[in-house]
Amino acid sequence: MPELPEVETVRRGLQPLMEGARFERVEARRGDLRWPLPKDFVKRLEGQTVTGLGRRAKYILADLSSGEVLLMHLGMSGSFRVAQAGHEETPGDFLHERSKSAAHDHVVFHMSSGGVATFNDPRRFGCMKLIARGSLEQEPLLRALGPEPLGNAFDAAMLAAACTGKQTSLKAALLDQRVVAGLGNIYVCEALHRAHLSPKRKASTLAGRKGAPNDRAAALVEAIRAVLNDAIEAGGSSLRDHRRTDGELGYFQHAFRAYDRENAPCPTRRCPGIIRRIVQNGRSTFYCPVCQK
DNA sequence: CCGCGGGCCTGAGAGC
DNA sequence: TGCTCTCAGGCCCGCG
Repeated sequence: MPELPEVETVRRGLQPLMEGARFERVEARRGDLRWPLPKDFVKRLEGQTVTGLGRRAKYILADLSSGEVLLMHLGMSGSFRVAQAGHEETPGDFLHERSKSAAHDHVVFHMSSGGVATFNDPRRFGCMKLIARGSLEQEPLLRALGPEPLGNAFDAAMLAAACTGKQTSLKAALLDQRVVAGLGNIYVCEALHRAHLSPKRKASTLAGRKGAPNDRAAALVEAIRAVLNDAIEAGGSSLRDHRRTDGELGYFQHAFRAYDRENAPCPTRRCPGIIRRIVQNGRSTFYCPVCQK
């Protein structure tokens, strides 16, 4: 599922019940996620207070009073479902849908706030890890990540520098989390469409001589920021069965301009193009061959 | 070092 | 209805 906007939406959904609250009881029903949960996972969490809930790229990071950090990744199909204190989950479609997937409820956090957060992940590409805060800098999963696209450090100069000399396509470069951290297949397609840049263009063409950024780099940075901000505001995208923690659907999928729109007319003003689907590095790319150069 | 393809899993949907 | 095939929002790893 989840790229930066979806992960940020999940983080915001978890915040009210987790931040400042204690893990009263933790259920590790299935430990064989992307990597096995540590054997003492439950013991190291129970009794700890969450002092802050943050995000880096597509990782959610919970700071614990023990000095450890709980790192969580949703993989392709992971999601959290939240139940508030004293409230049964609302009956109806969501409950029905949930009953189908209860077999994939792998980890359950019972918080002192009274809230319960349930991690569901059919494909089990997600992961959870406990890391000492002092060694967070050395954590292999985080160490090589590039800049946060919504942070101040990310600008045209930085993007151009990261792409200098890259022989690969712009599409592949933007999917590379070392170049910029948090984009996935959807938002790369959407950002390139907004910037009117072809996904097949060489990444190195974002920089002029000496690696100086050109107008394409500037346009791409603006497009990335805009699409991520728009998507966060819409609560992320809901494809297939993914939902927000409150069971509501994000609705940014209705605003896609290129992704999953093969053969539809290009939405760029006065562009006569038709959205095409191609495969790059084994993944679908959607783009307009007319206005994306 | 770089870029690419395989593999990890399950489920939904299309086509027969 | 049921089978088979393809595809899916991610990312580590090994290969050349």
